Amino acid sequence: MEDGDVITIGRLAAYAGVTIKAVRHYTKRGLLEEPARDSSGYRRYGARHAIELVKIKTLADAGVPLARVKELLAADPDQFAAAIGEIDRALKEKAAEIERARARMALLRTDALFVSAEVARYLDRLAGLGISRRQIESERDIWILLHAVAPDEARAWVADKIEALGDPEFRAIYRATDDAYGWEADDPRLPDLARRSREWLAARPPLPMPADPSIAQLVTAQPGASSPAWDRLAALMRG
Amino acid sequence: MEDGDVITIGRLAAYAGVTIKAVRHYTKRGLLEEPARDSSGYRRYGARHAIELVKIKTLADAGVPLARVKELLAADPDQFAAAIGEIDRALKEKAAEIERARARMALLRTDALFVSAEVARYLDRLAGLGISRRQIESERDIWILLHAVAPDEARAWVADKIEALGDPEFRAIYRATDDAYGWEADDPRLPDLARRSREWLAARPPLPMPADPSIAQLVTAQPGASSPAWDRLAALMRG
DNA sequence: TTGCTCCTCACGTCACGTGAGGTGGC
DNA sequence: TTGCTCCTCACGTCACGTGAGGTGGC
Repeated sequence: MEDGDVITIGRLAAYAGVTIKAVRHYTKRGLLEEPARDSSGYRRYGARHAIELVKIKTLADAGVPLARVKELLAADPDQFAAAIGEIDRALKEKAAEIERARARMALLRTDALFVSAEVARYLDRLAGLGISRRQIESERDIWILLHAVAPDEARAWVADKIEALGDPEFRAIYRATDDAYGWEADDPRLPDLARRSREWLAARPPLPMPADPSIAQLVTAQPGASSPAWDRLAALMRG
Repeated sequence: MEDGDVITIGRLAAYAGVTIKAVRHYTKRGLLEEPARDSSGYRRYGARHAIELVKIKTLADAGVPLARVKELLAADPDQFAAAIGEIDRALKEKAAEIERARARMALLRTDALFVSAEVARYLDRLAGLGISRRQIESERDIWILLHAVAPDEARAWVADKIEALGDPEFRAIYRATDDAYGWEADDPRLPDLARRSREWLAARPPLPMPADPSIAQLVTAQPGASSPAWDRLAALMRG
């Protein structure tokens, strides 16, 4: 046992602010020199161990993997200084990530995280027009699926939809269709609504249809949302 | 298979910005609803899965353990809002920890991390008095050990040492003793230095000696630093 | 004697990642 | 046929923590 090797593992750990288990772990991993043992087999550490342990803790707290810490403890001063610079940059990046995480957390109770900025704008427009929550959620779900399966086409389609909302006739048809969800299947207003829809669609250049038929079905089918009046409306529009 | 369950695991993962493995992991852990399978046994997801997955990722990125994420997905809005507040506080604390880690990293190439603020001041005083680097490092190591084995006493002793440095005679003795390290063992100046040291010590109230004899040895022995002249000096002082 | 600190295995945890060996659709 | 995506195990990784079963000094 060397002259200065006097402190027990518990004292050493407390001095550096780490656990005893961590000290033993660092020794096993080769970061901390294997200490001398006293007559009871207890590890006895010296000042050099304390210094190395504080270095290890400082680097580990900075998120440096232990394998890298081991390299750094053996590095020359120039390499060490360069590494410190890199680690500091990484810490700054981590801090920025935390701020981004905070910003995203704040949006968790809105729809903003689940759809693109354009779709969010589009859904806001619908809400402004008095469209029902049910319909807006249905639209949101469709746009999520479209963006997942065909991101590029989805962007074009949502731009087209936003543009369509500029047309008063489209807005009127959209609102009426939303209302129609709860009508009776034999409501006398349905044939007229179907006619107006057909006329509006006929007057517009058709949207480029997607290659994948399952996507086409998505665009037209409004999955998950159906009602007797809507089924009737769909039938009237087909012919 | 439900109407809206159309996207593959790869699309879903890319949409949310996670790996396929993570999606399967969340499903196995019960965070994400078990999806429908298509005729090939492939998982098929819908818009609801995408929304849940983005929630999971947002919470996981915020450092929330998956077990807690699972609870939160099932929580009512009030509990959820309270949890968001807590998580945000935890994130702010993490950001503060990162700043502390950065500050400590910047001190890694000094002695400031290894000793208390008082000892750092004391060592700076010694450097200002022209004491050798060897002696300062020896002092640093002693104070590390003292603080590790007996923090409270160590604080009293370092205060006493700092006070002693106010005495010109102590400073002179200290400097001479530092120089004496490299002298020949039969240097004629040694007996005079021993006499002055003895006289100075005799004129001072003795320091309260520690109960533990191994600590007392530490204080007097300067572990690891020895030279022929110092051995002679020690012998002269003992009598 | 009691309580405290220390010892050595061996296995557990957390959030996935890696890799083997295979299938299904263009 | 080739390349791509998907499938299911089983085991690995990282930095320790937990716990069992024990010893040594006041």
